[in-house]
Amino acid sequence: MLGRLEPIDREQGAGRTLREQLVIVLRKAILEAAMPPGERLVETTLAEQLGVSRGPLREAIRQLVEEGLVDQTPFTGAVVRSLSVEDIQEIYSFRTLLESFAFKIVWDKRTPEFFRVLDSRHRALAYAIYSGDQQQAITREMDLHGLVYEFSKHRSLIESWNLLRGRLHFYFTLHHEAHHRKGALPEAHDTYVALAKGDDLGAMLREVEEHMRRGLGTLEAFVVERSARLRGQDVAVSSGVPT
Amino acid sequence: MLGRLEPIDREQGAGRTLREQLVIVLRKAILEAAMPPGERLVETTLAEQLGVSRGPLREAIRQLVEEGLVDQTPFTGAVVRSLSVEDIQEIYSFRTLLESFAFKIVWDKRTPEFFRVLDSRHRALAYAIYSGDQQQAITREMDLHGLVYEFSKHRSLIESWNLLRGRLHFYFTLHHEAHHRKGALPEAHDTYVALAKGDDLGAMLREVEEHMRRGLGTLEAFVVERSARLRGQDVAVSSGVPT
DNA sequence: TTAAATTTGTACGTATGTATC
DNA sequence: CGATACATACGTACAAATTTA
Repeated sequence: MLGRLEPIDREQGAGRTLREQLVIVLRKAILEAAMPPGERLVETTLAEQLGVSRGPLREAIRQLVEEGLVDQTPFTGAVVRSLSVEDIQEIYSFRTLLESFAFKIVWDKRTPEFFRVLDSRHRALAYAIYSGDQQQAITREMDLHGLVYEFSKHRSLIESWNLLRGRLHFYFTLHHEAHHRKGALPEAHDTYVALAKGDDLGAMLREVEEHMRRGLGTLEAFVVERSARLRGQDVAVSSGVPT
Repeated sequence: MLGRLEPIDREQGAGRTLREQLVIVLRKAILEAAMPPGERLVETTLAEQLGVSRGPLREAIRQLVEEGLVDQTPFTGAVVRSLSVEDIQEIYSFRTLLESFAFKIVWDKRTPEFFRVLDSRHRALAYAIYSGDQQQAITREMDLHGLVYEFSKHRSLIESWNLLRGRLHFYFTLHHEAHHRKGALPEAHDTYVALAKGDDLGAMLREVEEHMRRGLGTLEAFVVERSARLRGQDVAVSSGVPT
């Protein structure tokens, strides 16, 4: 399962430190489920596979722990984080809070640039969905929602969003992968974008709530079903001792 | 200015990794202004002073960067972060948002345990203020406000609070240090605690807003005054080129 | 351009804690 | 409970890359 990780191309990482390149590669592998939840990140083997020394790799793993994508226990190791329904609910309730806050901050400061980029990202998302590239579509959706955070210029808010963003991407990927179908409907964000360009902040905030409620419902059902499935496997494999 | 940092006592760090101990020591040094804003964290020097190797130290510094206490630029170095009015405003607006959210989550789930710990931390804060230990008082105040986050059991919320908490402590310290006087009034949290124990969520939320508004006002005035003072020094020391 | 200072990365050895038999 | 295997955690020394003066 780890075989898919190719050695780092040092020429390409222009300007970036090796740690940064490693974070990007590993994050991608986790978010796109090349390294599924539960998989261990063994420093020595990973370092060899990626063609790097353990120092920068350790620092990259630490960063993924901070981002909530990896669980780590001292002296035992690091594993890709597992899923839970509580996580999903948390993430969505928090995301609703943050995105509403961001819109309130940005609303009266929206510039022509804001509208331009909004349309641009909306089109990019539509195109990604149309062309069937799941990972691209997820990234584009995150980019679209990320716009309001970026324009808020609010450092703490942006940091918190970046944390959520990674975990969201993570869940989206697993969900799409499980269903082997085009994820979002092409028109799912039409209302969102239309209201973001409009003049009714209240309507926008209600749309954010509604948008999140829909997203939560879909993911929740998936995670419940998925963990039931995995529990079944566990029992089959384990010694039969009830947990 | 760095001379105050003493070598790590490895016996005392029972159970913790060296990286964790380093984070604690460095964070304390920054929060208590033993290492003031602008001071460089030179890896080799620091490692020698603390009696550790560069590996764990580098990882500790990275974590402080994540916490927003240190600024880092690749290949140039890390410095203790500087102050800005925008930061203060951001932090307080965000803190109001988060703490209100936390109270909404917790409100109907408040247990006798919650009330017990609330009183206990309130008393601890009062005692710290009474005994005149500034750092202790700041820590206790953070602990008191932290309670509602802890009881929310909301992982993302707690993480975001922890980020804010460090930065707040940072500003409080500089403020207190500058004024050489007992920081908070002993009774400043009486209303907060009373309402947190009461039955009126609306009143609690209004108190949170009001509490934050007061805190913001005080700190804002201080930072404005302080940066004006430092700018004066800069000009006196620099070559006279206007910035 | 060179040179100095510092960060970043590599390599290898040792110690320590965890897990498993 | 003890012994052992394993991976992490930490130390040291040196080389390479980058910024700054």
